[in-house]
Amino acid sequence: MPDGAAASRQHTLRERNLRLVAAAVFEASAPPSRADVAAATGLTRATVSTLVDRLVAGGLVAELPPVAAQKAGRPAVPLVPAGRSVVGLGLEVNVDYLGARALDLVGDVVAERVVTGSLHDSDPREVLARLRTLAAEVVAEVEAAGMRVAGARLALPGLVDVRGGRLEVAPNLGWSSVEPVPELDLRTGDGDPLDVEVANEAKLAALAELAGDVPPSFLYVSGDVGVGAGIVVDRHLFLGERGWSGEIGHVVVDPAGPRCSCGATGCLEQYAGKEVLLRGSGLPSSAPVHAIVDLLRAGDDAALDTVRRAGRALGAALATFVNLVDVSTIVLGGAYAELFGWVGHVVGGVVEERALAAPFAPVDVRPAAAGPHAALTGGAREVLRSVVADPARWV
Amino acid sequence: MPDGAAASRQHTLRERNLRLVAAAVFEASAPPSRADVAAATGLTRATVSTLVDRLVAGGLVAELPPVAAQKAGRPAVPLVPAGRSVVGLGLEVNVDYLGARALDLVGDVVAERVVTGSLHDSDPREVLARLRTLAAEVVAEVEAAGMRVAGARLALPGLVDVRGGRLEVAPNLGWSSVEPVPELDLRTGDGDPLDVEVANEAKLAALAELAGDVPPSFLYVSGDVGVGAGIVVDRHLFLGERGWSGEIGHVVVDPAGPRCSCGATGCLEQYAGKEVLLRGSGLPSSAPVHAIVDLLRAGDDAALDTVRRAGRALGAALATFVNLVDVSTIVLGGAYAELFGWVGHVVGGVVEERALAAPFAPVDVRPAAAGPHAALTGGAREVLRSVVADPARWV
DNA sequence: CGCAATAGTTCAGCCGTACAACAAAACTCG
DNA sequence: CGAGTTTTGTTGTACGGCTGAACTATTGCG
Repeated sequence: MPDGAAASRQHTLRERNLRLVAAAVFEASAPPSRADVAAATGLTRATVSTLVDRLVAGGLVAELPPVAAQKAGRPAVPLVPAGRSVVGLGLEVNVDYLGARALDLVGDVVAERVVTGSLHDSDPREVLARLRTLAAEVVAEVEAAGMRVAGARLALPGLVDVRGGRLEVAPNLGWSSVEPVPELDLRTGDGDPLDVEVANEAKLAALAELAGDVPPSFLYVSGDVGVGAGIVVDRHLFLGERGWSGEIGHVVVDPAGPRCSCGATGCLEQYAGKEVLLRGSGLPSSAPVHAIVDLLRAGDDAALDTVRRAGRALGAALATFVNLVDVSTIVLGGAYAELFGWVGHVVGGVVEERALAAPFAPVDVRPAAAGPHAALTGGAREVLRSVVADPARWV
Repeated sequence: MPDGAAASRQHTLRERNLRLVAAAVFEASAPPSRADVAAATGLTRATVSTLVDRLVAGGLVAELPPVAAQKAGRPAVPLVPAGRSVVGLGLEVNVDYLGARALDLVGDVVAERVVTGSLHDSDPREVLARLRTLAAEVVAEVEAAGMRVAGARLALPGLVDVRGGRLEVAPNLGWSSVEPVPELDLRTGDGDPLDVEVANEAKLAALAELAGDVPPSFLYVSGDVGVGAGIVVDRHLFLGERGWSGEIGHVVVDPAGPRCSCGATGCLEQYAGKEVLLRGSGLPSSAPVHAIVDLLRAGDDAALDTVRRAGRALGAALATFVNLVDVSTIVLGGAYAELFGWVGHVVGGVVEERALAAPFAPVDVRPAAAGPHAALTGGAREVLRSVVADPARWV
């Protein structure tokens, strides 16, 4: 509770209730009226009115034209999240692309730039300069349309210290000890510096799932070149002390297994990493995941064996994960989402067998629902979540 | 944020500031004056005064006689947690003992009953009835001395669903599907039901460490018949969805290892469980841990081998744990605390080798500081923490 | 067309904190 | 040793924010 650490004054009351009202509007299943919000929050209609007016003036909430319900009484004014007003910016540097995506409070993509191309062993300076150009274009486009950019989140495939915003190491990019925020130096049209935070790619991708129909707590596994995971608890990321939670790629599946680049033997990555999947299926390591799917559809034995082996290893590692953090939903993302038809039941079976809690509460294993470049969406959503969580800063 | 989910009124302000003031008094390194509290919290001296008066009236805070500092000005009245006023009750049923311990806000043990004896394959009804007697004696003793019992926490060595307060299974007790709270039916002297919550033994023992000099986030491993762990983040337990986090005992260390009672092979418990340690050292499984220490001191080869093997397995499992939840401190409790001189460096070495983050932030492995029956202390402390976290309920 | 019902607004009242002035009890220094 | 200084804790007034009740606005219904 970092929240309770400050003295509460009258002003604090207002901030908290503003947050409460914003949450009521944003999380409602149908557009609520001021009266509905009052009922939902326990505040009086008088108070809700003044708070809603503030949110409307600040561009976070919009009023729809009053529509007469089928019952007696003055027609209600439905309240909805305001689109095209405030946007969050998701940024990402990954092994084979680079991108920026702006989302508004409705969840619509308002502007986007994605450039593909291998960034294996690339120069951080040069790549971040390219990303800055992309991001600046998106910011300019958004501001030209009269919207405000609330902040940005940068997703990177490596160990990111969230407190210092420092990338310690990203083996697949060949980067180490990079401080991307000053390098990017993003600014709004007015020249004000834009708030940018850095996080691991898998963790931001996990947040993208919250847009869909997913329980409040789950484990997200992103199968890419590396294997990373994000732990979501009550719709919030569980980052650990420095943001290095979820490093599942080097969980030892079998000490007698193949040697890994990390020095140990039998790491999960040596069974379920993208390169291993491709090579095991007889494909070049630069091939897309879809190539494996084609082989699987054709009944290719090597591909089927490799994927099954990966599924068993992944299941074993996830069972350990479930035993240690107790979650009942696992979302398979990245390459595993595409391969879900072949790995899903294998993973589910192993987890069911090995998770101690399984007899009392079965573990649900499902494919990711978010579209491509999920970390871009997750990053942008995270910015917007912080806006809704503290509306007082934006009105 | 379960806290922000309710409407904030004037009354809420007072509750929050009361909590803030209580925290300032309880967490200060030296007894603070009202003026110190004002400076620390950002509230005015006027407000702090009325809040402190309330805490004093409620028996949570006490005033020491004003002592003249070495500097000019009216001497300050030092504020301290009030002893012998409100107590928390820790309860525990474990494999070889049964106990109840009452702690006051100063941290003193005010009353205690511990009965030893094997509870292997015992009858829950009968054992809980015995615990009720013990607890009732402690409550009576405490109330006779004019103190109030704020609540109780019951520690059990098994899978406890914290939401329903239901013990799903405790293999070493031979218990399953037990609802201990109605069975205990604890009451105050006035006949009011006492608030009792149930939790896993290792998790409450972890909380006992908070009394000492330990960082806000750490992993606690309790080596007993089973091997359990508690995850503490920012001085709070991370329980997982149902309270089943930290089940490290069945992390697979080596798929080619010995078969475990859970059905899998090579579980940590088969390397580092108390029975395995005893048998490996050539002792009967009913022997105390101290017997192993005697053998180790004497340089017994079988014992040294067994303990080293256990240390390596424990280190491997903990490295996985650290990779998944990112903590930089590991506290070894239970049997491992006694054996720390022999396992500590082995565990530390393996963790350092396998934890991905170790090069950037070394992992500190240390023995537990809390005394015997740590779960009793941890449970009682947890009750008191809830009192300080919501003082409005107790004034 | 009048009445009931519901949404949203206005205004006095209350509560808790801030601010400033004040009282209490020490130290200091001529 | 006593007046000025300094710090603590208290008292009283002002102000902001929520509540509750009364009020207006707008619809459906008989």
